[in-house]
Amino acid sequence: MRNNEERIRVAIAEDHQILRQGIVALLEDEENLNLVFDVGDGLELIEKIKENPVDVLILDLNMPKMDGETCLPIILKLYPNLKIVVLSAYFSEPILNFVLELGATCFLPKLSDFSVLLDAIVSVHQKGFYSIEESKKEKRLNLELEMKENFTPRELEILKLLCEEKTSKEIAEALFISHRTVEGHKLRIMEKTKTTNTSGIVIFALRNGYFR
Amino acid sequence: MRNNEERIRVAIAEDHQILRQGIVALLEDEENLNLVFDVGDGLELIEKIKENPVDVLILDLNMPKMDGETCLPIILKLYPNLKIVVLSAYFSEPILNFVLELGATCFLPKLSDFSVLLDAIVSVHQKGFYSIEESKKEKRLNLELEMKENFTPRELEILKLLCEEKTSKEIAEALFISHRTVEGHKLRIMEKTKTTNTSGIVIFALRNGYFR
DNA sequence: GAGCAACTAGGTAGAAATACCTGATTTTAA
DNA sequence: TTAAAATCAGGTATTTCTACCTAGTTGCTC
Repeated sequence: MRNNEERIRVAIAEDHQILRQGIVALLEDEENLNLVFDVGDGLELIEKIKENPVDVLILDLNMPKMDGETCLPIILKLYPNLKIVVLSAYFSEPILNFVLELGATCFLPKLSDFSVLLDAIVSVHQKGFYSIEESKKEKRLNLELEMKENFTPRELEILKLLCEEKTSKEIAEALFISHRTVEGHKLRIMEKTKTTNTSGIVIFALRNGYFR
Repeated sequence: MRNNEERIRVAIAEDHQILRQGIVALLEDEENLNLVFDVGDGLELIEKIKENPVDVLILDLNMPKMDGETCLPIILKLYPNLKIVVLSAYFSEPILNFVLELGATCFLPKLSDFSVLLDAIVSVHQKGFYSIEESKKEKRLNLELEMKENFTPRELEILKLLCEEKTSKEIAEALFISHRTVEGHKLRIMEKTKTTNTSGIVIFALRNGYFR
């Protein structure tokens, strides 16, 4: 067992119990890593991280109470040098870019191989990044998460609001645009997802793990 | 610790290391379960199960060397009384039917809550079956939630078709009733689920595991 | 057989969504 | 600096959905 000072301090925020437990169990076997804590939601994460500084944070995007997207900027403001590996059930180019803009160091699909996660942790800590090319390869390998829809950022916003039971009018008001524009976006989303109505869009989004 | 004879003997075949490790770690904490072995592919599964009889097998559909679909019939022929809980990243009605035809006892999405998996293991062992609808009923009783959907059989039929992107008219034609009747059922469902439109109904159904 | 829940279905309105268009401005990428 | 993509939004017509009514039939139970 190495000295704790030399080991990479890692924390996990992931609400899915089985995955979190799996990551915990596997990381505990890595002797160059020091697993500091694991939590199941964003609020708990913010509390814990204040008392337990870490080098690398594994962060799930979709969590209860406070999601990853929300707490990522908060935490990064407190600890600008923290490296964050974001996990998401859904993996796409637009989300990748969005997450990196938020300040994440790396973005991986939830069902990545453990070896990839391990590489990512070590790489973001030592080099400050994890090769996007590599994660792209991983994406291609992971047929389960392969997708071709390629939503634009605006479409993703609309998609999210549709999954919150919002009507076009309500979405228009929330985004300060015309309801006709929202309808236009919806039509394009329907084309991309090969669906024919709002329910179809919602079904697609939920089945593909967008906004659980 | 209970007597081993009384505990449900469980085995896991799942190639995704993190998930497998997570399930292993969580099942080991359950004192009425006896985790006999865990493997990462179908060939290993067949070897191990010959020497280590179990009551319930948790089986991933997509595995290297030999996938779940292939080894399920083989194993079931050797052990006709074995209960098999199939996991899959994909969850849909056709796959469900396919898997049940193969002889599986239960079919769950990979990213189910651990509590659901646990319920499934106990239920298939004791009662020989498990359905997500049932788990919801039991949860409702246990947690005393204010959820009182209590759908009628007809409402469940409509709910299912709504989750297949069908319009009221299409549902009416499928069930040989008036589209006005379908609309009436939809209104009742919206009341019960406290939703305000079709998307809301679908979101409710999918989030609560009705028809994934 | 009275009461009840479930299923059926019609009337009328208005709201919302969908299917076609069109074209503008802005952003991004080649 | 073009070309392409994304975003915005209006027109018009049709379909679908939602809301709030009423009300008949069946089947079950007390």
